[in-house]
Amino acid sequence: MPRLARKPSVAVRAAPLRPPAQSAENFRRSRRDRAVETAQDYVEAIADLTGALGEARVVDLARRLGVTHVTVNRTVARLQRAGYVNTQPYQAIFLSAAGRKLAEECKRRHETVVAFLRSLGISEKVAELDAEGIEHHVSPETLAAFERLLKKP
Amino acid sequence: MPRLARKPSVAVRAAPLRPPAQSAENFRRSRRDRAVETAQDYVEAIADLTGALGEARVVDLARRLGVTHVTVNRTVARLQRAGYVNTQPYQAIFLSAAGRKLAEECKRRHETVVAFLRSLGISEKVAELDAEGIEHHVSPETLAAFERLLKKP
DNA sequence: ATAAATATGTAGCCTTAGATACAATTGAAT
DNA sequence: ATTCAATTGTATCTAAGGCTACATATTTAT
Ligand SMILES: [Mn+2]
Ligand SMILES: [Mn+2]
Ligand SMILES: [Mn+2]
Ligand SMILES: [Mn+2]
Repeated sequence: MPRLARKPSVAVRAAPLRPPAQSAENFRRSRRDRAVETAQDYVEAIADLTGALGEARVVDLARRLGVTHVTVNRTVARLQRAGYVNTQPYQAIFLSAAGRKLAEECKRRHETVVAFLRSLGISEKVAELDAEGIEHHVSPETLAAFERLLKKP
Repeated sequence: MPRLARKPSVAVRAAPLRPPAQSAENFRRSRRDRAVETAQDYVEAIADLTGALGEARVVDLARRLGVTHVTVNRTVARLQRAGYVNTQPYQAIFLSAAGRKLAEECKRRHETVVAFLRSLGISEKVAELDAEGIEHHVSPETLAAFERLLKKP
């Protein structure tokens, strides 16, 4: 089958296509968000566990995140290299100042997303479920809109 | 520093912790969503390109998604193994029946998410940006709520 | 004090998903 | 018919993020 010409006649065009550069930028941002998802989920979990239990242990994180302790171990090592946590062998994991700051932001955003979904009538279970993924893709502008609509419904 | 007891007194508890099983389930779903993001973005892009240009070539997908043609190649091979596309060496990529079905769902969801964000006053640019990530984490219940609110504001 | 259970660490495997560098094929221009 | 540019394919690297199996350390129970 012969390759179609790169610039087909208007008759072939069914729908207008956004310039690929813009589209590519959107996908790139989405992928970048995905790359920092892990760090955000971990620092948020570490903050929660530290608040509730006084410290965050590898096993607690593993149970909480639904992964094995091996995965937690490697990820925590990466978070330490990135400067978000401090930990020593066989010790609990504590957030650095940067980690606490990030955790605060994530916790606030997580709660806003959940509250917003709840305000739409979504059940608590599904709101928590969806928020766990959505939270990482909500820009400041969208977050602000959520907060604004929560104040004045 | 000694390890804290696993069951601290209530005095230590600062905030209530959801049972770890529920939390783990949420994170698991979020990770599963992430794993199918790629397939969804690809079939949606293939459908768009096929509609606009008559066929989807590797270079077009690469430009659209903001990755190299190598990445596209490998991913398309995986999509073919998964039964979403049909393609032969040096030929264009076409969706299978399953691929078309998935693309339809994704397109509809993508548009709903964008329209919903727009209805909150989010700018078109940011709405498109956020939707590209959010769309993959919107459950049927939440999608239905978005659609309902779009009809009767 | 010793033994058992729990927690943590390490080695090595897999998949996805990005990249560069180079090879081969194709389509179009000369 | 030949050449050339664009497209597609392949080899190889890197990193994240999941896993099992096994080793070591620590805490708890006897
Ligand atoms: Mn999350
Ligand atoms: Mn969260
Ligand atoms: Mn997307
Ligand atoms: Mn999309």
